[in-house]
Amino acid sequence: MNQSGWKLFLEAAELGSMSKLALIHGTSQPHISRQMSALERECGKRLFQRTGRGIVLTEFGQRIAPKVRAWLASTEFLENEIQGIAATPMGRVRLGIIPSVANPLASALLLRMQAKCPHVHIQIREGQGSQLQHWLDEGSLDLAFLLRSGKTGSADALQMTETHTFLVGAKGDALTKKPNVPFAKLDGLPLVTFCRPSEWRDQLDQHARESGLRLNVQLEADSLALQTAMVAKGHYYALLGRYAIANAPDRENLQVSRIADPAITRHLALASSRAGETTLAIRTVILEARAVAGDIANQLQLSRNGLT
Amino acid sequence: MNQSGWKLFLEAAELGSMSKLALIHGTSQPHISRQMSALERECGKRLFQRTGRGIVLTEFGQRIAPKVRAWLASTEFLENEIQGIAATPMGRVRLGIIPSVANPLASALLLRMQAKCPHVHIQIREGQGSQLQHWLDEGSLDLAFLLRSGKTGSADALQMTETHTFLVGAKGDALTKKPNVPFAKLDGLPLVTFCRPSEWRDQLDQHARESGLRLNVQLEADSLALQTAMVAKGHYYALLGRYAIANAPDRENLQVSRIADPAITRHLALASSRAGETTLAIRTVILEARAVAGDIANQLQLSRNGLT
DNA sequence: TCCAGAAATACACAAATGGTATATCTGGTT
DNA sequence: AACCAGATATACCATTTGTGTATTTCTGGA
Repeated sequence: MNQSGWKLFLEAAELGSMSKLALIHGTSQPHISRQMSALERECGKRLFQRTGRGIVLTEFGQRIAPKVRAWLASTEFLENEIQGIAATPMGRVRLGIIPSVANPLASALLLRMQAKCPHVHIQIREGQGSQLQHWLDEGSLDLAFLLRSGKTGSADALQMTETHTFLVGAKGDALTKKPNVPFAKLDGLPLVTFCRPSEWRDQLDQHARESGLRLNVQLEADSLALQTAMVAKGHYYALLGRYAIANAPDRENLQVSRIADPAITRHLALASSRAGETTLAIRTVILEARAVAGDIANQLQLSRNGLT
Repeated sequence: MNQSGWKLFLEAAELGSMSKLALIHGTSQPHISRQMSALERECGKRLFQRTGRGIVLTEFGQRIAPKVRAWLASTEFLENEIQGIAATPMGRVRLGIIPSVANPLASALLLRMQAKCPHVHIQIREGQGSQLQHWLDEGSLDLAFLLRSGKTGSADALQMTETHTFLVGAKGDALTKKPNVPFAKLDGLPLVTFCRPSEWRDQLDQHARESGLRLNVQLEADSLALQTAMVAKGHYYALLGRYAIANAPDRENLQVSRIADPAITRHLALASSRAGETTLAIRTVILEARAVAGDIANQLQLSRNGLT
């Protein structure tokens, strides 16, 4: 059952002329003639009666024409349906997130994707930035939310909201009472930070070197809960971004002050794996994640105003 | 939408292997591979995920497979339907008959064809044998029932029931009282026959020449009713076959006697036009006409027994 | 009988098809 | 970690199929 041939058959039947049909289609008359002959050979019966002034359907042609018309319609419907399904995002997307952005971002993104693209299965994996980067390179993640330094603008990542860094102290602490604290004040301050290897740690050290001061890291812990708990007890200071502070389990016992002179900024980036193809589902998640990240950033802006 | 390609797609999906499918179909593995690639190119999306041990459907493939299956089924159904319609006799059949066989043959044939093949339109044209033969040669008739001499066995006609010739006289006539009458008795007898040109007339003359006697044709009339009317009044004798006698309007006033020494026979023949194609409808009519003619001949056999 | 319009055929060339040989890829194994 | 067996993809070539141009044949009307 050759689709185009039968389409021509119907048109020729309506037109009553093969030559005219050839003109309309910008092809040659023998082409149409041969197509129709081929159909007739398949059926084993004449479809058209050739008169000296064109063609008319034989009784056989008249009887099958409506059936062919219906079949063609169903065929074209299927084609559209397949195109529609093909254009629908679907499949698996493996998304990595750092713990600090997990709660607001992941849940919002999942809800949004579920509503818009139920055929996309999102797998979320949580890890520290360096770990996520490793998984991306390895190909076991498609996308990852990372916090990156403001300086490096790599091509494989989409830069999103920028975030400042805050010095976090216990409630009532003198150093973090004001909205801002100069970077120089960090000199010798007992700090709790994330473990190495970490781009973030490297970045902090870099800043310290440039400002000629010493970072006194007394505790390394990848657990945000542990960091904030220790800070709340008044033993240490932590260096965290908005997302982490918003997620801190004991936020009410903390006091934050934005680091200035120089301000230390990072930005939320959505990095994609260079391995594997970028499916429509992945592209859709990127778009949605971007929108969600924007929303979250706005909300944080508001809550931060309330916090400080 | 290439039918065979999608068929292979479904089979490959079930089988989980292109190589095995190639073996089953007696083709090469690259062929199957290319077919599937072509489908994927059309869709703009992967249908299969290639694992090291074969193939599995992607989510996209899984979603379209049932739709493709349904479409293929409808396509194959249409193919069968078309074949069925093509195998159904239909169209126009132009059938010529001589007046003597018109009534029993034509009506029976029409009824039979209408019951069996409602899509065949039969057009019946009545005429004398020579006229029908002319129309056949001209191509304005497809088939014709003719009475032909027993000697000429032409290829373009199907010989059916054989029929003797009877001398027809008025009721109570002496010559036709016995069941048989020798051909020699026709010498000088006042006859009414059909007009020339007529194969039948030629045949009669030929017989007369061979037997050394003279046919005294006093009246030529192509009307069977007129012939029998004149015979019934006792003025003439007619030379008719079974069919004509059975159809004679005033049969009860007639008396017939079979001509013998030599018996003059003709046979009912179904001649077909050499011009134009022999359609399925025509072939069907030939089969049915043959059956009908057989039935009619049997009935005449019975009625003749009652008549003589 | 001829003529104009239309479809069928002949032929040449382009494009697609399908096969063979080979390369590449994947998953399990050593 | 490297290798191997099984499986799919690609390169290349012979063949087939499709398409256009030119020509012939056919049909219906004048």
